[in-house]
Amino acid sequence: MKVPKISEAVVKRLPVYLRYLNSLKAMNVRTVSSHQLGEALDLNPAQIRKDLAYFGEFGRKGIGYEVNYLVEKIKSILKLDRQVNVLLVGAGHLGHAISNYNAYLKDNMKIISIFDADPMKVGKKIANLTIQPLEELAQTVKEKDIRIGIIAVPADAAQSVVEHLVDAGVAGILNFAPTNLRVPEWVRVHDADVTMELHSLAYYL
Amino acid sequence: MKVPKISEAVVKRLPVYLRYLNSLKAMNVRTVSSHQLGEALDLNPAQIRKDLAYFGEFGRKGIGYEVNYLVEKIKSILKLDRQVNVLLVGAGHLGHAISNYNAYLKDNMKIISIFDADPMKVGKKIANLTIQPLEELAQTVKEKDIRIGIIAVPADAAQSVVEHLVDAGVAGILNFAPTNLRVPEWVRVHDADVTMELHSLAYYL
DNA sequence: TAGATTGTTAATCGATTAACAATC
DNA sequence: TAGATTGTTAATCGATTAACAATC
Repeated sequence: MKVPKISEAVVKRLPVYLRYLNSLKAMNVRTVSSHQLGEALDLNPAQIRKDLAYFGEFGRKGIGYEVNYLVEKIKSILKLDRQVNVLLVGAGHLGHAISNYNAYLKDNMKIISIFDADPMKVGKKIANLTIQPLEELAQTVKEKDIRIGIIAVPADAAQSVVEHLVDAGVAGILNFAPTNLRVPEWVRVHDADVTMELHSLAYYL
Repeated sequence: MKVPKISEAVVKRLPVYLRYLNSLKAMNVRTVSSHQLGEALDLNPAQIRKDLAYFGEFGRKGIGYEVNYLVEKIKSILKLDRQVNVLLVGAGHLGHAISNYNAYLKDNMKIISIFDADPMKVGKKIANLTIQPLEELAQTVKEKDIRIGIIAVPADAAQSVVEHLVDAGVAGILNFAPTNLRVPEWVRVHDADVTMELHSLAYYL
């Protein structure tokens, strides 16, 4: 699989394809065309073909794409063909909600540790995981081969948590805190601040 | 304020500017230059100036932008200078977490109603709001002038909730359900599926 | 005045879409 | 064979960045 510099926009669409293809798979659909995908996902069929073609020739001319095969290919592109371990920092309301996402993540991705700075919370269990103190973060990341961290702490604690995560060697961060994180350029951050989404939605009213 | 067709990318950055400007305001910073903003937010200063210039001349040559003034201007562009009422559908873990976001939303945006399809949950309170049955949704939207709906229900219930919301006249939807929603073209949907974000993050490992 | 910084135009860069030969 | 659909090139469209006159 060659990598001719894939744009962020393409990478963001791959999970959308995967999600829909999984639903087709569940419905025992054998093949699907770029036109059908475009119709269902509100995307241009040429764009879908081009996105997929960056990674290989997955379709058959005159036929379309074999659903099961394409699912496996996209999983492998997203590195979801191997185990991806995730940790969560912040055991508040949001952290509690996120810790229940394992059912949806499936596909070899799993939240396997939860941390909180509050000594009152340490030792308690949520979603079958025992809340650990931040001091144990670095060691746990190493021992359990954790690659992604989710930040669900207040804004004023977020940057310090990021530094823990970066030092521990995490490569990707999903940030729910309403603040701009500073990270070295080899760490990838995706922002998921709910207030941000609602504020931009307000523009279109 | 003229509207020369503002791109989605610009609209997504406005709340980022607002968030940072609010933090400057809290620190009693008077003025800020596009260069300083770019430095803090990891954006090109020319882009920031251009984004703001779509909506008016908010800065002063040789000086920069007056923080308090720019905050008010961006609020007004995002229509956060008037009351924006929001409802939430889904009182599960995620709904519970989201219902606590009112503190962050401030700026005239507020979640004022919560709905759930489960009769066992109806009548219970979360975050000071009483959970209502879906049957009351349409009437509540009208009575309370609700403009935005947040969907925090399972994927298989999401499309039916969307139709309730669209029929009721909601203009914007923030969708946490892991599914592609179908809406008429005058309704705006922002997707916020956590699994999607984590899956795209995995690509960069 | 000299230095700083905006608003804006022009240049560049990148992403989306159309078109079509190849082929199932 | 005729119709359908891919992979890919070329054309279009749009967004970002550089540059600079205006001006505080």
